[in-house]
This record gives sequence, structure tokens and C-alpha cells, in this order.
Amino acid sequence: MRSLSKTNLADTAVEAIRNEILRQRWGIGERLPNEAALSAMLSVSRGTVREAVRVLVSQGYLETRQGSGTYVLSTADTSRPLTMARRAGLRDQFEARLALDAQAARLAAMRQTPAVIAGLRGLLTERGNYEGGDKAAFIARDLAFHQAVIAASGNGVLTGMFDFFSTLITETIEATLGEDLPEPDMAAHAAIVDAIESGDPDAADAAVRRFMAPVLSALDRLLMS
Amino acid sequence: MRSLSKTNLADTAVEAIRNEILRQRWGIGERLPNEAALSAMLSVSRGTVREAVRVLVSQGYLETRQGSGTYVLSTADTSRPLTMARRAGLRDQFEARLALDAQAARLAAMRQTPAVIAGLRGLLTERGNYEGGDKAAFIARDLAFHQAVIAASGNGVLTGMFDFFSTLITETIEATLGEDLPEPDMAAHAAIVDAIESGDPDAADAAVRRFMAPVLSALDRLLMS
DNA sequence: AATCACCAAGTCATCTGATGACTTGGTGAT
DNA sequence: ATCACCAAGTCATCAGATGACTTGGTGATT
Repeated sequence: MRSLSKTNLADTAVEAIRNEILRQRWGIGERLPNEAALSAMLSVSRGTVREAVRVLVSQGYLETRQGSGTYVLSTADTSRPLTMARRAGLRDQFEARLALDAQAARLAAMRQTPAVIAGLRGLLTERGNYEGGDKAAFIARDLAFHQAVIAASGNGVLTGMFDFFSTLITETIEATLGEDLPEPDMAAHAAIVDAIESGDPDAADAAVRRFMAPVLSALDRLLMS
Repeated sequence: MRSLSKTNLADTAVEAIRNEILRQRWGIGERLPNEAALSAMLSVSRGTVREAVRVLVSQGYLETRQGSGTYVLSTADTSRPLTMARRAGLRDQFEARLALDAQAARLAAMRQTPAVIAGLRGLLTERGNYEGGDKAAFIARDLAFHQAVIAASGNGVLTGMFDFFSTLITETIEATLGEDLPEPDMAAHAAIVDAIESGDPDAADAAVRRFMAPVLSALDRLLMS
């Protein structure tokens, strides 16, 4: 229930300045009018301008140099994709995570070494099956295994994104569902490791998708009801 | 040349508050101390606190409700994946983008409609082949086609992340290479559309990977030398 | 007893004015 | 030609004040 008209002055200022940047009113490297001028142009106080500028700095559009001015750094949007991901639905988030997961498994298969495989099997044994007890600890062990699979891809980008999405998905599930998605069993987990060990990227990809398929259909059933 | 000590008060405040959030000092949905209290805790003025809070709001961590307080929305770290992606190598960036591309093609195949397919073919015709002339315009047309493919997945998360990676990759290429990666021809592009039209997710996935394979090996050759 | 209108306290939103710190460009002496 | 110095411009930060909005309680009404 997010009413779009419900906007505060500073956010309006952010949008106004962002639009001018995207419109190339000031080219890359150029200097913006000073805070007092922006304040007059937007009819808001200087404090509000500062809040808006700081947001745009944090998003990579601008750079401020004390004593000199505020400069356009880039017209490309950097941090919005992930903040948009937050507002997206659980289905979309899962699909994105699956994309990262499958690709990571492919790379892991191509780059697998006996040591890494042994490490994965160790984590899997440690994880065990959930048989009552500390649920949080079990989830942590499960996550550790999955993170190790991604890390086996040797790709830092995938690793970082996966961390982001796993936290995000966990939070979304807690906020919307009552936490009752099926947890794949030991065999499904082991199948992923086996596929990676085989060195066949297609097999590893397929194993991950088979792993996630029941979770996704359970999610669809939940979202239907 | 970014010296780490060169930091202003507001950024320091952002980091301090972010750390407390990640440390779970306040759980999700909980209310932060009010602005005056934060100001006292951090020994900065209230204006500085407001700037810091607004940055965290724009990054999705917090939510402010006028008259009520400031609340924790999520603890998922958005800044880390982005900075990691920035620092990563071109190979890693391409692999991440390939993951998104392949998954988007899968979804597009599952959800394809005649209208969407017709739209894709239209964009492809419009794109044409590069035969001299305005290179930037050609790149824009090419990008429009690829974005439409991703958009056909109907997944906003994939769309947003794809935009992020395509700008990131462009920037990295301009900064490191002299821009000479091969551009797949018309037939390779059309193959993706055909596969999506067929409605077969595996075929669509494979088509994208075949599309990207020559680019990746060219990249490897360049990085070797 | 339940419901509703109203009120007061708490909190964020915004404005205003002032001072400090830093960059830049020019000035003048060497 | 070079260097030290200075002044203007600009962002960084602070402090105080007022307005707008949410929340929870109070009391009258039904």
C-alpha cells in the first residue's frame, strides 16, 4: 500500500536533481550550482538540498569537494537495482537467486578440485538433517554449505550477490509467509556436489534447478492461496 | 586514489549506524532512538544525523515515519555486493551477466506471447548490422534489443540487475580494454528469439550461452595477453 | 460496555542563521 | 619563473525554532 503522492520534500528534490543529471543538464565532471543556488531553484532550504545531494552522492551520481563544489560523477544508475530488488516479490527474488546459483554451480564444476569437493562434503555432513533442536543453528549450517558452493565458483560477484539475496529472501519470507517452504533433503544436496565433482557444467546447472524446483512450486502454491 | 581517512562526519555516521543495524542492535521492525538521541550518541548535530539517516533510507535499510520514528526495514547489505562487483574483473562481471541473461531467457520462453515475440523481432530488424556510421547509436539499438529480451522475463529484479551490469561492463571495458570484443551477428541474435518463441526454457538458456561463448573466449584471449 | 471525538505528547520535516574548513585562483615578492 | 601568501567562494557542521504528523489516552456519548 505505497501511495506515490506520499512524498517528502527531500525525495522530491532528489528526483528533481537526478532528472537534470540524466537529462545531461550538467555533463560528467561539470559542477552543479552551489547549495544556495540549488536551494533557490528548488524552493527548499539548504538543509534539504544537502540531504538530497548526499543521497545522490551515495548512489554514485555526484561527488562533493569541500571548498570547491559538487560535481557530476556519472549518469549511470548504480545502487538502484538492488534497492528495487527489495521491493520486488518473493518469486522474482527466488528466480534471481536461482540464476546466480545455477551459474555458480556451472563454474564450480569447471573449476572443481578434490580439496574443494572434500570441503563441500564435510560441510554437508556437518549440516546433517534437521531433527529438532536449535533451528537457527541448523539454518546457519545449511547456509554455510550453500555459500561454499557459490564460493567454489571462484567468482566474487556471484558470491556477493548471493549473500545479498539469501538475506533478502529470508527477510521476505519471515515478513510475508509463516516460514513453511519445504527444505530439500540430504540426497538433493549431495546431488549438487556429485554433479560439480563430475566436472560437467550442464549437469551441475541441472542439479541446482532440480534442487530448487520443489521449493519454487511450493512457493507458487502458497502465493496462489 | 581514494584515501580512507578522508571521510566526512556524515559518512562516518552512516557507517556507525549501518554497523549497528547489521549487528542486529535493533531488530527488523524495531524503532531507532530519535534524532536527538542519535545526535547525542554519535556526538554530531541533528542535521548530520538526518543526512545519515536519509542515506540509509535510500539504501533500503531504514524507513522514517513522520511523527512516529525511524524503523529498521532490512539488514541485507546492498553496498557490499555493488562494491565487490565494481572491483571484480571483467570475467567475473561477464559471468554474472550471463547468469542473469540465461535465466531471463528461460523465463521469457515460459511466458512468451506472440506480441512480445513480434516486438523483439521488430527491435532486431531496427538494430540491423553495424555498417559504419554512428557507432553510439548502433550500440544503443543493440542494448535496446537485449533489454527487451530481459524485460520479456517479466522479472523486475533481473531487469534491474541487468541494467546495472551492462553499464558496469561498459565502464570497465572503456577503462581497461580498447574496446574490441566481437559483436555476435544477426543470426546469433535471431536464434535467441527463435528459442524463446519455441517456449522451451532449456533451448532459450542454451541459445544465450551459445551467443555469449565467443565473446567470453575472446575476452579470455585478451586477458591472457 | 462499546464507540467515537478530541486532546496532548512525542517525533520527524523543514527552515533559518551562523561559523569553520577547505579549494581555488590571483597577487606580489623573490 | 617560482614561491609564499591572501582573499573569495564553497561545502561541512552546528544550533535553535516552528510546523506536520502519529500515537495513545481521556472522557463523553450511545
